[in-house]
Amino acid sequence: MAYRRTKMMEERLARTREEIVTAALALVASGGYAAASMPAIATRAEVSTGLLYRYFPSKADLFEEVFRRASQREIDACARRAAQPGTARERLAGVVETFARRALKGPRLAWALLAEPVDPAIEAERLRYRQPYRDIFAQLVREGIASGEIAPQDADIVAAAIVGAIAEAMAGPLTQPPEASAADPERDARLGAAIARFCVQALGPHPHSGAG
Amino acid sequence: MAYRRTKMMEERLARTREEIVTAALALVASGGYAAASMPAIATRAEVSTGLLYRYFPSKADLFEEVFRRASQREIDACARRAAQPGTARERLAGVVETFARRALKGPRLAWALLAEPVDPAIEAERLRYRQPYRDIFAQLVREGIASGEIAPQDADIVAAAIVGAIAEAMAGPLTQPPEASAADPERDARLGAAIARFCVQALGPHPHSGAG
DNA sequence: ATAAAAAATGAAAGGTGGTTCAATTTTTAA
DNA sequence: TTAAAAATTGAACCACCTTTCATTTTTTAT
Repeated sequence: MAYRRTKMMEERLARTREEIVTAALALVASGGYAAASMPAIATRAEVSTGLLYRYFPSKADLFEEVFRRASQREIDACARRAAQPGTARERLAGVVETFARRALKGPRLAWALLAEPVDPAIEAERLRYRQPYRDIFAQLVREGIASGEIAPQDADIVAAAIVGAIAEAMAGPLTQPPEASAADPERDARLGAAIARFCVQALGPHPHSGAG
Repeated sequence: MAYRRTKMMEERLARTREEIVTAALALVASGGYAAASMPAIATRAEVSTGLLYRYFPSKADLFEEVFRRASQREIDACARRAAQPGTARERLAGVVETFARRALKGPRLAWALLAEPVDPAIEAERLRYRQPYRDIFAQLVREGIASGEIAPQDADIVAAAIVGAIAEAMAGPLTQPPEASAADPERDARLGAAIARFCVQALGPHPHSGAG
């Protein structure tokens, strides 16, 4: 016997794996999926193409991790906002604005995560990562219903609709060149506020108030 | 000189072109994009693969027509509904329900048109064909604002959000097997109504009524 | 040093599917 | 009937990408 895993080697493996994921993420963030072919990822990570497959069984598996990595911070931020004090409506509006604000700060990546055309195999992965957002919104809606500030309704349908509304309303602005944001610093805030208002109003009036 | 276009030949060409588009549409409607490769389309249309390129410069061009064809009936139906009498809110709700009802009747095709993962090049075409829906909704919102029944707001953002909300809320149900619809005949109507309510409420309360 | 085991390489294989084109068939006018 | 022009064929081409694998390099224990 002449080889056994040492702590040093374990760390090296972990580092290489990390570099692969980081390289893929960087490529997606700067040039979208088109720029993130396996050879390109390997080059950027300074490893051989073949090595990628020692760390990930397939490209889809690699991207599963890339998505998780990229999404986790965003989802965490949204979940944190959702957990702050306030009415369900206030918190929901806060989550929408949080999401929008952050997405507009890293538009290329946000576009890649939300809507950029990708391979069908990878699209499936991406769709899966919208679910956490749906969950956050569905939970808020349920809380609002339970507390009586939102009329009873199907929380899952509403949550899906909210996610779709955000994604589609932001898809346009996200693809615009960064100058658009610089030229009009108010634009991002206005867009976020408009979407937030849309989503909150969509929940309907407070059950105890009179109007519809 | 020994050949000139005759009326008969013109008609034959038109018929072949028509058969190609029809074949592509049928394949998408039954098996989605995966089933609609150029060779498969040619086989179904009973022509050679090469001939497709005498009628369409590229697959994207062919699909541009396929989309237009598939969307036109739907868009027309929505536009007709939008033109019916009633308040802007009533008509908007009517359009949403019209759209939802029709989509759920041909779920495979609707899914392909709305959300199915496709080649990036073709996705661009598909995105373009959401614009008419946005236009219909934006117009309704503007009319509502003009007539004073909807508070002033950015009609384009709202229209985009509405389209996104519909697409995402329906994406799930559209992919379910047809049995789901048969088992619960009310389901489609309920879903359509829920989405319609969501969208109308999202416009906010009537400016003259008191509540928010 | 040496040898076993694992890690890493990178060129080549394998797939897919859109696209092309030389050859063939069909159509029309003379 | 013949010949020019257009339509049609379908196999080959090509580009691109993921994935594999025989070979090389590195690492570890003796």
